[in-house]
Amino acid sequence: MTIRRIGEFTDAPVRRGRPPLDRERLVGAALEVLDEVGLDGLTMRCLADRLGVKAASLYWHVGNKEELLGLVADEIGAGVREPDLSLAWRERLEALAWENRRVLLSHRDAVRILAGATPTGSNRLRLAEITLRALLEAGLAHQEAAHASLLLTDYATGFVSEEVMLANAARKRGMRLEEALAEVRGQFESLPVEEYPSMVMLAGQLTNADADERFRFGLEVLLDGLEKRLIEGG
Amino acid sequence: MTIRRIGEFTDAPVRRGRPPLDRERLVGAALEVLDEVGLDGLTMRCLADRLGVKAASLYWHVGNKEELLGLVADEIGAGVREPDLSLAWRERLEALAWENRRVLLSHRDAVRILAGATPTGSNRLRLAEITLRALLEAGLAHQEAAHASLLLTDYATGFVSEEVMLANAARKRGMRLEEALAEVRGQFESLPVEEYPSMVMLAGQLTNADADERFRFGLEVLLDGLEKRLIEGG
DNA sequence: ACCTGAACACCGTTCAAGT
DNA sequence: ACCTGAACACCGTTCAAGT
Repeated sequence: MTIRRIGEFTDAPVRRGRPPLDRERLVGAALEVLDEVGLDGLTMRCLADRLGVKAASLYWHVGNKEELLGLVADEIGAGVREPDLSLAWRERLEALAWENRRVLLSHRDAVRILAGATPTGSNRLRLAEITLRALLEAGLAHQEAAHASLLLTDYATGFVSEEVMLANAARKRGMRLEEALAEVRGQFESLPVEEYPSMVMLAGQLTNADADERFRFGLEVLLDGLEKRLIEGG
Repeated sequence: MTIRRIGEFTDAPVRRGRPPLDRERLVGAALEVLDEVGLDGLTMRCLADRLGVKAASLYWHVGNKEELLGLVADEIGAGVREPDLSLAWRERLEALAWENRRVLLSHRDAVRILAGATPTGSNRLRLAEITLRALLEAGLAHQEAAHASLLLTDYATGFVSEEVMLANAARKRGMRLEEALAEVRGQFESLPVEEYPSMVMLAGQLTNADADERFRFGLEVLLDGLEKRLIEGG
C-alpha cells in the first residue's frame, strides 16, 4: 500500500504545501520580477520560475502575456490615491498629476506598461471621472474639459517616460544618473558655439537633475493655460 | 576552364548585379518593413529577407538591432522641416510642434522608435537648438527655457503616442478607427451614471475623432501658459 | 482543477568559413 | 570586403498527458 499526501488525487490538492496559483499571486510575482529585471527581463519562463512552476502553467490562469501585463497595469494604476474633494479644482488636478507621476515611478518600467495598455481597468475610469469633474467644476466647456483631461494624463505619462529614459540608459551602462547627466552636459558644452549657441549656453539647465522642479514647472504652465481659457470663456 | 562573372573573387564583387549593402539601404529597407508590419514585426531576419541577404550579414553593417533602430530614429527625425526664422517665436514653436507630430505619424510606430532612442543624432540637437532659441527670444529665463523645450517636445511625443494607441488596437482587431471610437463611446455611455456622471456626459467629446483639433488645443494651452510666465517675468 | 513535458515556430547574435 | 551556414541561447504559446 502506497502512502498518499493529504489532498493528492483530489480536486483541490495542496502541492508541496503551497496553495494553487491565482491571478493575484501571479500579478504580485510579476511586479517583483519587474522591479528586479525590468520589462524586457519579465518573461513567462522567468515568472514561472519565481513561482516554482513551469511556464506552461501560467496559461491556465491567464490567456496570454498581454493579458497579464494588462492586469499588472491595473494593479499599478490602483495605487493612485484620490485627492481630497474639499480641495479647489486646481489643487485637486495638481494632486492627481503628482500622484500619477509617483505611481508611474513606483515600479521599474511602469510607464512602458501603463502607456502600452489600453486603459480598460476600472481604476483608470475612476481617475478619468474625477479629473473630468474637476475640469467641469472649474468651468471649462465640455469639449475643452475632455481634451484637457487627456492633456493632463498625457503630461504625467510623457514626463515620466522621458524622466526614466536617461536613468535606464545610465543603468545599462553601469552608471549613476548623475554621472550620465554630467556626461550629457559635457557633450552639450563642447558643441560648436556658432551652430549651437543656445545648447552651449543652457547646457547646465538642460541637464538639471531636479526632476521634481521640472515637473512642477510643466504642470503650472498647463494649469495656467487652462485657467486662461476659463476667464476668457466665462 | 570555368567561367567567372565580373567581380567574382575580387575585393569589390557585384553580387547578382546588386551593389553591396550599406547603412543607407539598410535603413531604407527597415522603414519599408516598419510601415508594412510595424515595430514588432521588424525582425533582423525579415529585414534581411527583404534585402535578399541572410540575417547574419546585417551584422557586418551594424553592430546590433538597437544601433539600427537608432539610425532609423535619426532618419525619421531628419524629416522635421525647420520653421521660417522670420516667424514670431510663438508661431515658430507652433510650426515645430506640428512638424514633430507630422513626422511622428509619417511612419508606423515611429513614436515608439523615437521615444525609445536616446536623442543622440545631430538632427535632434538642431531641433533642440532652434526650440531653445525661440524660447530665449520670447524672453524666458534660462532655466524656464530649458524646461519648456523639453515640455514642448514631450507634448508632441506624448500626444502622438496616445493618438496612435487606439488606432493600433483597432487595427489588431481588424477594425477601423471610427468603429473603435464608436465602441469606446458606447462603453462610456453605458457606465453607471451615479458613479461616472462626467464620463457619461462627455462620452461624445472624449471619443471625438478630430485629433488635429485636440492637438491644437493642447498646444495653445501650453503656449498660453508659457506666455503668462513671460509677461509676469519681464 | 491545476500542472508538466515536449514540442512548435520563432527571436537576436556569434563565428568560422566561404568567395 | 562582404556574405553564408550553422549553431547558441533564448522567446511566447499549445496541447496531450499526468495527478
